[in-house]
Amino acid sequence: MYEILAPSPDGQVLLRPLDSSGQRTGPDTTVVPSELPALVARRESAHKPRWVWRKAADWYPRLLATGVPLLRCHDLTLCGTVLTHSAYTAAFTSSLPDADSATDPSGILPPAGPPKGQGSLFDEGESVQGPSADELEAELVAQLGAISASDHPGRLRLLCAADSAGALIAAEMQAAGMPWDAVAHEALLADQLGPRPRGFERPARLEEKASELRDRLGAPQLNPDSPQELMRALHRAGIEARTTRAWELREFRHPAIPPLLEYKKLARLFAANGWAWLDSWVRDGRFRPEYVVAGVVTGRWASRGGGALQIPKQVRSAARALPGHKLVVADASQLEPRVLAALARDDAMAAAAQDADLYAGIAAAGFGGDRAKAKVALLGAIYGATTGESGRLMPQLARLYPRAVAFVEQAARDGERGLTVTTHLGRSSPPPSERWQRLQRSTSAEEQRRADAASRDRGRFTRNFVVQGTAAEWAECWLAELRLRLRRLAGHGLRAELVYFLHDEVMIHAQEEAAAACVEAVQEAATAAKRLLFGDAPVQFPVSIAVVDSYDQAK
DNA sequence: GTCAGGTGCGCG
DNA sequence: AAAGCGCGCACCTGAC
Repeated sequence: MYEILAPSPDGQVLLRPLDSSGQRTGPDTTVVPSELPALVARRESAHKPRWVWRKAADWYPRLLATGVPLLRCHDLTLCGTVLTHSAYTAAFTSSLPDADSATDPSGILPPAGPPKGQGSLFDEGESVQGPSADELEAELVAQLGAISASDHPGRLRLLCAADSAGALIAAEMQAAGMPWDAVAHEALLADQLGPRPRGFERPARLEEKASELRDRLGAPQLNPDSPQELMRALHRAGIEARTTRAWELREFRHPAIPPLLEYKKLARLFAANGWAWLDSWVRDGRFRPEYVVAGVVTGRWASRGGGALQIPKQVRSAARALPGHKLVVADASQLEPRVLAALARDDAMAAAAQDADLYAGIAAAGFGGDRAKAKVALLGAIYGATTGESGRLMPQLARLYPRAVAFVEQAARDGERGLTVTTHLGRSSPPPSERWQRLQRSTSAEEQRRADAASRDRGRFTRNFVVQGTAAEWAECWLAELRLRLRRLAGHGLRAELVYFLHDEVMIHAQEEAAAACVEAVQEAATAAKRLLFGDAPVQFPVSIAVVDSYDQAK
C-alpha cells in the first residue's frame, strides 16, 4: 500500500513497495528518470499506492507536468513536522532536516520568484537530491510507530493524511492556476489609474491625486509614499494625526484628506496588483501562485509570490471562468465559532449554531436578538479581546456558553504560563522563545511589566491557536474530500478542477455541465469533513456556494 | 550598494 | 493600540 519514491545513488530513481506497517512486500525497482512517469502511472492505475516521498515538491510537479496525477501520498516532511511537535506523541523527532524547524524549509527551496515555466521534465538533468530510500523507509517506520503509540492515533493519522493530501492539492492547484483575464485586469487598471506609464513614473490618475494633495497641504515637494514626510506635512497643515493609517486619517475634516485617501487606495492597487503584478504572475491566462501547506504556525496554508491569499476585492472581476465554464466559489460560514462549539463540546452553543446564521442564532439565544453584539462578543472570545465593547460582553457570553468560554480561557492560561496547546487533530503550538522565558524570570519592576505584557500576548496567541488551527484542519479535510469527489466526477466525463483555496474558501473551475454536481460535491465534502473530525457531535458546518462567471460575483 | 526593521494595507 | 488572532508584500528608512 505504500510505495517509496527516492533518488538512488547512480542518478536513477528507486521505487520500493511496503505494506501498511512499513514492511517490504517486494523487490526494489530502479528506473532512469525519463522512464519514471510511465512507471509511476502503471503502479498508480494497478493499485493506487500511497506514495511516500521526502516532500511532494521533489516529484509531484514534474509528474503532473507529464500528465500523471496521483491519488494519495505520505509527505514525510509535513508529517515529520507535525509529529515532532505534537503533544500527542511524547518523544518523536523526525530525522529529516527541515521537518523539525517549525515551518519554512527555505534555504532548500529555490528562492521565491515568478513561476519557472511549467517544470522541466525528468530527463533534463536537475535530479532530485536528498535522503536515500533506506533513510526514508526508516523515517516512515518511525512515523507510523509514533502515530500508533500516541494518545490519539486516529487523529494523527487523519492530520497526516490531510496535510499530505494538501501537498498534492497545492501542486495541482499551482499547475492548474486560477483563470485570470489579463485584458479585463488591464481595462480595470486603465479605468482607475490611467494608461500604463512608460518608465517608472506614477500613472496619470495617481500623479493627479498626488499634486492635488500637495496643493491642499501647501507642500509642493511632498512624496506621499514617505510616511515621515507625509506626517510632517499633515502636522504643518494642522492635522494632528498620530499615524498615517487610512482609518485614522478618515476621522479628520480637512480638504487634503479626500485626495490623500484616494491616493493611498490607488497607490496600493498600482503597487500590489498593477501592471507589474500582471507581468510577473499571470501567464497564458492563469495566475499560478505557489501554495505552502501548513506554512502558518497554526497549520493554515501560506503562499509565496503574487500575494495569492490577499487578492483584493477590487480586482476579483479579472478572475473569470473560460467560455463554457463556471467558477464554483464556496466558503464555510462562520467556521471558527462553529469549531469552538465542537472543540468545547458546548451543546448549547451548537444548538444556537443550528441556524445557518450562527450569530443570529446566538443573538436570539442571549443577546436580545442583537446580531452585531453577539458577533463582537464571540470574536472577542476567540481573539482575546479584553477592552472595549467586546470585553464588556464577555461575562454575558460566559453565562450563556460556559463551556466554550472556559475552553478558550484555558488555552489562554496555558499560553500565559508558557505551556503549549494543541489542536483537535494534534498540531501543537511552538514553545515560548528563549527570550520570552528569560523575560518571565526577570525581577526588576520594569521587566516584570514587560513580562506580564508578553505573557498576555502569548495567551492571546494560544487562545486563538486552538481555534484557528482546528478550523484549518476542518478546511483541509473539506478540501481533500472535495478533491476525491471531483476526481469521481471526472470519471463520468464532468471536468472540474480546484483552482484556489483560502483558509475557509475554495474555488472550482468547472465545465458548465459540471457546476451542479460540483455544488453537491462541496456540500457532501463539508459533511464528510465534519464527521472525520467530530464524529456525530451535534454541530453543523454549513457552506455557502455561488456559481458565477467571475470571482467578484461570489458573496 | 545591500539588508533588517518598521509602517501600512490587502486577505481570512 | 481599531478589539482581539494569523499572514505576504511593497515601500521607506537608517545602518552597514
